[in-house]
Amino acid sequence: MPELAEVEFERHRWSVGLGLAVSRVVLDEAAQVFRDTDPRALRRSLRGVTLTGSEARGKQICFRFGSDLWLGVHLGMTGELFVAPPGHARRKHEHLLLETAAGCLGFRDPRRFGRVRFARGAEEPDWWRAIPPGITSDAFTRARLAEGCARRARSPLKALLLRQDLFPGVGNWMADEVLWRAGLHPRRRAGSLDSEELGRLFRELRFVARGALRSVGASGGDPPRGWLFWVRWKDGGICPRSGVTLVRETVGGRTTCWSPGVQPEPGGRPPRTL
DNA sequence: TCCTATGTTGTATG
DNA sequence: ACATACAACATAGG
Repeated sequence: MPELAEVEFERHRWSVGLGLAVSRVVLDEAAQVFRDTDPRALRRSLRGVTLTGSEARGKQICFRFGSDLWLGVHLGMTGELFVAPPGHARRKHEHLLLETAAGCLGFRDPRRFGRVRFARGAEEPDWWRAIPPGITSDAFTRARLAEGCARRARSPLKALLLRQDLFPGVGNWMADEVLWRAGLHPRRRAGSLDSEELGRLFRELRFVARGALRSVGASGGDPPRGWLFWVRWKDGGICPRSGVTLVRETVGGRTTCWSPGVQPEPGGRPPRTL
């Protein structure tokens, strides 16, 4: 599930434990998701401390415990957070459990592409501090977008949008959604956009990020009706804007869905509308 | 059985 | 330096 908005929703699940102490830590030391940390130190450190806050940046989540503990969670492809009744015993694919008075805060990830990080210190750890400004923040400017496009001028837009160092939180469906709304073909080279196209890309990046956060991010449901999201998953989908049959093929190494009706082929024929 | 999957990382190659 | 292709990680579901 996890792109920007899903990640934000998952983060919020653990909010029932805010202000509560961790009475028990259960984890699978050998689990792949702990490959970047010391799970035993994590277990020792978290027992007895209080969940004091959390924040999501792009696809990363950081939970704060006490005043100097940082627990990073990346959900990978199939990770999710959950709350189970107190006393919950660890089940298949559940890698971390934090018992609180409000329930058991859990992290589950069948495919184990996710990861858990852990640090102690007054300052933000590197893996957290290094995440660039979010798309919906004031620091994400049109100039910043233009600079990214210039630096990766030969990259297809689809590949560019998936870069977490430029567009934190954007994943496969959001990238397709943005390009579709902006009327830009996923194979367009990032350096080929004129000023007007750059403006559309900027506007739709923010629109999709905000719209996803308001819907999926707030309630855990689905994006608004009319979004490409609803028709992009299977062959034979119809473009909600032009009525033409959508195309699905690999761009930038990922399955990509685009509409010949509103996204003209680079250097190709003009868009066809019904 | 084969294919696909909302992600990331490493290697080989151009 | 940059980009691409591919495999790898590991599991579930159609």
